[in-house]
Amino acid sequence: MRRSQAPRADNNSSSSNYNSNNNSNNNDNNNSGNNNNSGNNNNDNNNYSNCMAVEVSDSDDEVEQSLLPKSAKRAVSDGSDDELGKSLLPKSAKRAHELETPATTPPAITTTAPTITPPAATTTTQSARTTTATPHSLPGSRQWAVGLRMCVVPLGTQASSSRRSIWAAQVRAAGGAVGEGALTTAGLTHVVVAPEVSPERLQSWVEKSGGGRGRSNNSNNNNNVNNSANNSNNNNSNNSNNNNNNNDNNSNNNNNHNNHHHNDDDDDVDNNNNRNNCLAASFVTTAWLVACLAQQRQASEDSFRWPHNNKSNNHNNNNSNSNNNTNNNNNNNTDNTNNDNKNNNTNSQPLSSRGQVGSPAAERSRSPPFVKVKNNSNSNSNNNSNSNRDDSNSNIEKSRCPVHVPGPASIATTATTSTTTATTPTTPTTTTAAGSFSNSVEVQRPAGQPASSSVEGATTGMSEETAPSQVQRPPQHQQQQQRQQREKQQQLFGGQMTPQRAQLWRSRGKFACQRGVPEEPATPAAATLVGGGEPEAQRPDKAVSRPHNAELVAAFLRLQAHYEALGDGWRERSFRQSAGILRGLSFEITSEGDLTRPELKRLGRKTRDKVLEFLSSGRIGRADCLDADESTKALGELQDIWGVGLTTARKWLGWGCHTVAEVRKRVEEGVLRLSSDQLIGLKYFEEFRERIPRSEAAEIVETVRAACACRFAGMLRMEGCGSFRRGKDFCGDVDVLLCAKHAADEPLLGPAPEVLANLLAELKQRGFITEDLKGGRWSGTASSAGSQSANATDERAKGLEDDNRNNDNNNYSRTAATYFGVCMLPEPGRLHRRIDLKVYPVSEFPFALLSFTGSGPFNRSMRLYARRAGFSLSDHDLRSATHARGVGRGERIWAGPPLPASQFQSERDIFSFLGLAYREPWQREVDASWLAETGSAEPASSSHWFAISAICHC
DNA sequence: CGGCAGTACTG
DNA sequence: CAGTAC
DNA sequence: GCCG
Repeated sequence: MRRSQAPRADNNSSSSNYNSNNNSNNNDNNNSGNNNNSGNNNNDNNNYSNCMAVEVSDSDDEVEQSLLPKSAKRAVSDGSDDELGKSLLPKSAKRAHELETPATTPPAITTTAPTITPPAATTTTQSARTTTATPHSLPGSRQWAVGLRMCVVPLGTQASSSRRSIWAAQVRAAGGAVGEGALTTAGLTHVVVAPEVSPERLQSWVEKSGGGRGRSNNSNNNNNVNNSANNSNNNNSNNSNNNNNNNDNNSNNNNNHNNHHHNDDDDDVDNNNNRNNCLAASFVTTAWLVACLAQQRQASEDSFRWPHNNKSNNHNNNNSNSNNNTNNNNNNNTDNTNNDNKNNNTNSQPLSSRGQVGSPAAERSRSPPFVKVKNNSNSNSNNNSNSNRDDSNSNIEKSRCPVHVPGPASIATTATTSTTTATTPTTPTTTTAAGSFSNSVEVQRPAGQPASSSVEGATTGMSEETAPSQVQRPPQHQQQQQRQQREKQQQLFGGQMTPQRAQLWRSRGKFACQRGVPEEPATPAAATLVGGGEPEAQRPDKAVSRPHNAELVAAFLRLQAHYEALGDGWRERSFRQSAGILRGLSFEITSEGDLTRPELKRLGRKTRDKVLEFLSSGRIGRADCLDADESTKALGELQDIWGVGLTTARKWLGWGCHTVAEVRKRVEEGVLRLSSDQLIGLKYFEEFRERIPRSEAAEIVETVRAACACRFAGMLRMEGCGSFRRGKDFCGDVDVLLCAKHAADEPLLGPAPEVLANLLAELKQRGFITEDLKGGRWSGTASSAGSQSANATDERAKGLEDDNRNNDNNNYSRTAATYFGVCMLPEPGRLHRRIDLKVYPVSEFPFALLSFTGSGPFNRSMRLYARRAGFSLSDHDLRSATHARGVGRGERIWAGPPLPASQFQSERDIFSFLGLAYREPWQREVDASWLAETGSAEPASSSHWFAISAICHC
C-alpha cells in the first residue's frame, strides 16, 4: 500500500483512526486531494473537519489497519518477536493501526441490523411516493427500506436475487431507477435511486464505478443533506466541508467505507478508492439515500469497531448534531472513562468524532496548538476519547475501577528457576538428536502398512524427521560434521558474510531466534538428550510450572485475544509478549519496585502502567472493558470460522450476525452467502476448534505416508511439520511437507502440482481427505498419471531459470504447490481435521521445512534477523536483499537471486549460514523462558545495524 | 514516525 | 487487488 | 504496543 508521503501533521498520528466513525468522515477527505482541503479547512470550522479528514486519510493506514487482516489468527503460541533496528528495513507491510479500545461497553451492537427506516419523512416528495414502495423484510431479520426513492440491500442478501427483482420491479413501476451491483465494495449490492435520477445517468454511474471521477452532480445540497445524515454519525461537519471542496471529485461517501484503506494522504486522486466513491457520491442525491448509505456503512463497517459509532442510532435522524453529540458523549464516556470532560466539550461541536485524534492523544492534549485546532473542528469525540484512553487510561481507569484490593495474589514463593533449566533441557531419554542433515523420512513402506516409525514417532513424541534419521548419527560425529559444514560454508560465503556475521554475533540476544540456545550447538548433552521427541510435559522446560503472576498474565492474554479479534495484530503481539514475559518470571510482582527488575526490562511504558494499575486496583481497566464488549467477542467468534477474517466478521456483525449460530441460520435461509471455504469452516466449526492429540496427528501423517508409498514408492520424502514437529502434545492442524527424496527423481515425479494432485487423488480415494479448502484446484486436476512429462519438467526447469535470472522473487508458483483441506481418519468417533500438504522442490526443502515447522514467531524472528543481515529468508530460499529505495523510506525491498540452493542441504545449513546456533524443532517456540532469560540481553548499537545495512547492499 | 516476515490461493 | 491463511 |  502506498504510504503516504504526506506530511503528517504531527498529530496525527493516527490516532485518528480509530473511529469507525471516521470512516464516514473520511470519505470526504479521500476524495479530494484532500490536502487541499485541509488547507482550506483550517480556517473554517468546517473545513477543519476536512483537515481532519486529511489527516485521517493519512493515517489511513491506521484506519486501514483496523481492516488489516488479522495477522496470524489465533494461532501460534505466544510469540515474541524481536526487535532491533527495525527501522532499517522498510517493508511494505501494513501499518498498525491504532485501534483503541473502546473502553466501554460496546455499542450496542444490536442484533438488529441497522434498520433503515425510510427516511421518507425528510423530503416531501419522498414521502409522497413512498406509498408504492413497500418495505420488505428480509428473511434475515431486518427490514430494509424499499421505497420509491431507493433501496439498499446489504451484501449478504445477494442470494435473494428473486427478491431483489421484485423490489426492483416495484421501484420501476413507481418510476424509480434501479442499479445493482455497483456498490458492492461499499457494502451495498443493490441500489434503487430516486426517480429524478434517470436510468441513463444511473447506468453511467454504474459503468463508471470503476473510475470516473467526475460527476459531481451532487450539489452542495446533496452534500448538505448528507451531512445532516452523517451528522448523525458525527462526521457531518466534515462532510459538508468536504463536499464543497470535493464536489468535483465526488466520491466521498463511499469512500469512506472503502477507503479506510488507503487514501493515502496525498495522492489525491487517483486512488482506486475513488472509483467506488465516485459512484457513491453520485448516488448521494437524496437525503434519504445518504442516510441509508451512512447507516449502512455505519452498521456494516464501523459499528463493529468502537462502540461509539454505532451506537448511533443516529442514523435515522439524520439530524442534528445534537444527536450526535450526545452520542459521542456517551460513547466516549463509556469507553474511556477517561477524559470525559474533554471529549464532551469537544463534542459540543457536532462532529467530530472523527477525531481521531489519535492515540497519542494524550500527547496532543499537551500540545496546545494542535489540539486546539483539531478540537475545534472536530470533535472527535470518539476518537479522542479513545486515544485518551490509551494514554491516560490507566490512571483514570484506575481510579474508576472498582477498587479491588489488589491482592498480590501469590507471593512469590517457589521461585522457579525454571528459566534456566528450561533452556537447557536435559532430557533423559534418547536419541541422538541433532542430525543436521536431514532427516528425511523415507517413504518406502508398502502402502497399507502402518509405518511403524510413525507410530513410534507419535508415541515417543518425535517428529518424524527428527527422530529416525537422527538416530543414525552419533552426536559427536554429527557435531563434527556440522562444524565442517559450517567451515565450508564460511569459506563459500565468507567473503560476503563475514562482516555481517560478525556483527550479528555481537548482537546476540536481540532476536528470539538467537536467544536461549548455546552458541555452539549443542553440548553433547543438549544435542543428544534433548528430547526432541519428548512429549512436552516431560521436558524440563515444560515441566516446570510458573505459578507467578497468574492473574496478571491472564489479563494480558485477554487483552491479546481481544486485540486479535479487533484485528490489531501489533498490539496483539505486544500483549502476548508481555504475558510471556510475566509468565516467565520467577517471582511475583508485588510492588512498583519490582518493575525495575532486569527481567522486566522488556516491558514498555504502557504495559508498566497496566501492571501498576493492576497492582493498585487488582484489574486492568482496558481488559475489563474489552471483556464486556460484545462486539469484540462476536468478532472473535466469527473469525474463528476458517475463511472468515476481520473484514468479513465486521461485515456480518454489521448485518446483525454475532454468532456462529446466527451465521448458520442465515446461511440456511439463503440470506447470507459464504464462500466455499467459509461454508466448510462453518460446517466443521466445532471440530476444527478441537486440538489434535499428538498421537492422532501422527496417525494422520502416517496415512499420508501410506498414500505416498502407494503412489510414489520410495520416491518421496515427507515430514510432518508445524506444531507436530515441534513436539507439541496437541496440534491445531497437521502439516505435511513433501519433496522428492532425490533431486534426480524430480523429473520423474513431475512438477509439484502434479505430485500433489496425485497424492490427493490417492487420499481422496481412500476417503481420507473429505473437503478441499484453498488449493483445491490441485486436487481437481489429479491425473493418475504420475508422470513426468518431459515437457512439464522442461517447463518447470525453465521456470526456475527464469526465476533466477529475473529476480522474480514473487513467482515460485511453478516450483511448489500447497494444499489446504480437511481430512478424517476412518475409525468411528474421529473428528474432521485440518490438513495442509505442500510439495516443494528438493532444492527448497530445507527452507520449507524450517518455515513450516515454525513457530510463527520464531519464523518472524529469524526472517527479521536475516533481513537485518542483508538477506531475505523465505520458505523457498535465502536471497541477498537491498532496499530499492533508501533505508527508511518504507518502500519495498528488492531481493536478488537466491543464494545457491546447493549450499543449503538442511535446516542446519541455514542457521549456520546466518550465524545462528541450531535449534531443534522443539526449541523453536518463542516462549516465556526465552523472554525472561534474555531480558538482560545486551542491546546492539543502532549504528552497527546501519553498518550492516550498508554493507549489505550487495 | 515508521516498522514490526514473507508468501500462496481465491474470487 | 482484497481477503484469508500459514 | 514497543522500539530505534
